[in-house]
Amino acid sequence: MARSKNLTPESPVEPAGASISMKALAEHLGLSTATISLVINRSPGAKSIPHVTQERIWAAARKFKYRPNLMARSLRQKRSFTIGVMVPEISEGYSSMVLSGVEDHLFQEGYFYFVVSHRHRKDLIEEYPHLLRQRAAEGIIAVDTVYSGNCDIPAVSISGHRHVKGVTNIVLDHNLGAHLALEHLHRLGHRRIALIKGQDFSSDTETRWQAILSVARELGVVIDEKLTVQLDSDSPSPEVGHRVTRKLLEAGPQFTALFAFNDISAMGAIKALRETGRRVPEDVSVIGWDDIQGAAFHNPSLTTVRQPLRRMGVVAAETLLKRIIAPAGAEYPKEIVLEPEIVVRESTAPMK
Amino acid sequence: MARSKNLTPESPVEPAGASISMKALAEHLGLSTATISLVINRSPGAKSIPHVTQERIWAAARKFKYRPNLMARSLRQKRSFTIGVMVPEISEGYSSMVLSGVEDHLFQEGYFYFVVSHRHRKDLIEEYPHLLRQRAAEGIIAVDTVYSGNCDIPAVSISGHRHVKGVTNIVLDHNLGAHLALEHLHRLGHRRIALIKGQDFSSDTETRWQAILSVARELGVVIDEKLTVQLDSDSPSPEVGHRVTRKLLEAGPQFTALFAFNDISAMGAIKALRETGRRVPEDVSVIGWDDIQGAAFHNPSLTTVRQPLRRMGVVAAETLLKRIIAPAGAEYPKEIVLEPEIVVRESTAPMK
DNA sequence: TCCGTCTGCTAAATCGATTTAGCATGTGGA
DNA sequence: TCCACATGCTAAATCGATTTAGCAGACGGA
Repeated sequence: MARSKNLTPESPVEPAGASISMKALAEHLGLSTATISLVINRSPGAKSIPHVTQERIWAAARKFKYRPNLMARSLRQKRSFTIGVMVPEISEGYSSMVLSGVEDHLFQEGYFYFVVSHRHRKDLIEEYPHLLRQRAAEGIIAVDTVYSGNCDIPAVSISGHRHVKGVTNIVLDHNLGAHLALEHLHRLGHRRIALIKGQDFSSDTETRWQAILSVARELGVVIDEKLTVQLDSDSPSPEVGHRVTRKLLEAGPQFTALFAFNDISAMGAIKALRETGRRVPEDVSVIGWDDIQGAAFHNPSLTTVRQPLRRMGVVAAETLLKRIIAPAGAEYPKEIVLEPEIVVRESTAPMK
Repeated sequence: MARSKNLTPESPVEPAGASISMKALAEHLGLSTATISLVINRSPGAKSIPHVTQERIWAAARKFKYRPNLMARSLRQKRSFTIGVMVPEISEGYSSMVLSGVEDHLFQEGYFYFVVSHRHRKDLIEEYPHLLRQRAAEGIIAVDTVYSGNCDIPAVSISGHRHVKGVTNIVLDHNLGAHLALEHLHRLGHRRIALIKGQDFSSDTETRWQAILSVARELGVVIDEKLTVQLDSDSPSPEVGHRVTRKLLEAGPQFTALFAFNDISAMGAIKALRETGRRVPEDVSVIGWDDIQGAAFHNPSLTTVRQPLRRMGVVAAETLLKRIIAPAGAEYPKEIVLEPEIVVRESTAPMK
């Protein structure tokens, strides 16, 4: 290695990280930016540009690592290839699973996305759609959020459960889920079933509750108000389920099975049951909902109603992109229903 | 309520969702866009605009719900108030906890962020920084990713563990973590300690391993190669830890404690231990690393080395924003070290 | 020779803001 | 009376692309 040589850097210096502009590229080539643009974008107008010129342009673009400024392009074309995703809280398993599916599809289609989390704050839920639109988001996916659709860009809501103009709802078939769970418990012989209802702010709570009541009636299972407790804190920890289950146990009513609002609260409930000397599933069967990562490796592993969260994310993204490229005023699906499945593991067993 | 009145909407009609442009606002007011801009942005130049005019402008802006087009503004000002965050996989607890911290701080400062996940694909790790810059990201946070810094915008790496020009590293004090864990086991009387090493692609693996070796030497704990296994799949499930622990158990060497690479693999390990008739912690103590959501509610609850993941996210965002507003070429921190703490729960106990 | 057509490209408008230099008009002081 | 200065605004350039209309020259045919 000729060390001295390196003291005088060879010119022309490689372009620094800072990307060159199209104008500079045009000057370098002795062409106009119009020509460059036509070629780079393979527009129909480039048909009349001879092959040699096109090659010159591509070569120079490669040499200078030309990358079009997407802000400028978006400004002109009114397409940003960006969407916004609203979630309650990004660190929750629910949101991040859905996001993972959303990502998968958007990535394939060349879109990027902003994530905003509103932490159930009403003002943010109202404001974020506008902020996203200001930043040129072409559409919005609202996850587990009651979205009012007060912004006129295409929107898809996951578990939104409200029919709002301009919004496509992606929902789980809660009736089927409730059916799978209650029938499973019923077949195992359970009749006195305790229930943990979701937090009021969760958009799934009411729908699922109604589904459970309806299915219970169908199966002849009695829903006893004394066997019902409700999650009451927006903490994402099993602690909430633990606390309400303790309260339930202290109140004293007997039950042989517990149907929790989600896996997190089921885990809290199991802890509470064990602390008070009840074995799961020997004394009490517990069933959750969601099938989060940890469900299979919990001890005992959780029987649960699996939501296809990733799939819901993919479907949401697909639907949104379709709506974005559709002509304004086109028809769009109002609701897309996905089916849950039951995953039977160790936390449920036949009643003794 | 005079119902008939509503049949004829009052004019002028309220502006539809589509936001009005500054030009339209200017025309409406009989002013130039320059004036509007000065007032809306409270620029120094607005000093010479009388109060009444300013009020007229604000009133009209409110009435028409004027929102500046941020793409246009960014193009001109070369500030986008957007950063990019690279993660291996968004649905992992690690990334999403860090993201939550990042979000917290960015939100306060009015920044938005793009999330991209590379799933350990080399080409994407190379390409994403450029794509983010094309979309005007002003900086990059790379989470648990070996970032090569080949893009000249400010970058902060969380657990990057490589000194790269232009990149600030946020790292955990792995020596302290290893010390806390091994000393805890040592004090409980454990001498034969099995280890689960991380996947090769994880940027923490090597650093932590070296820390463990060094601390073990210090404490006089012998690291036996036969007691060491390594995670070998990029699945985020405890299954990987389960599998390698089974392999370890089948190979037959005796041990009384196991130090897992993370909580996920610790859970898998516990399952494997239980399946082969060993009780945790009575027969084998298990300690994890991370303190993820489920750790406290696992059965038995996990003793673990807690990483302040959220905090790391906050610090990363703070550092990045500081660097963004600093003059070009300014000094910047090369490394910021955060301290873990040990959380003692049920999965470790004195050696029998 | 002249017209029409094709080829190969460019000028200029545009997207929606910001920002600088400077133009009228009025007012006060010398 | 006239200059200087403040007041209240605006014109125009600019950011970096896209896109439309159309120009200049070559070439072929009548």
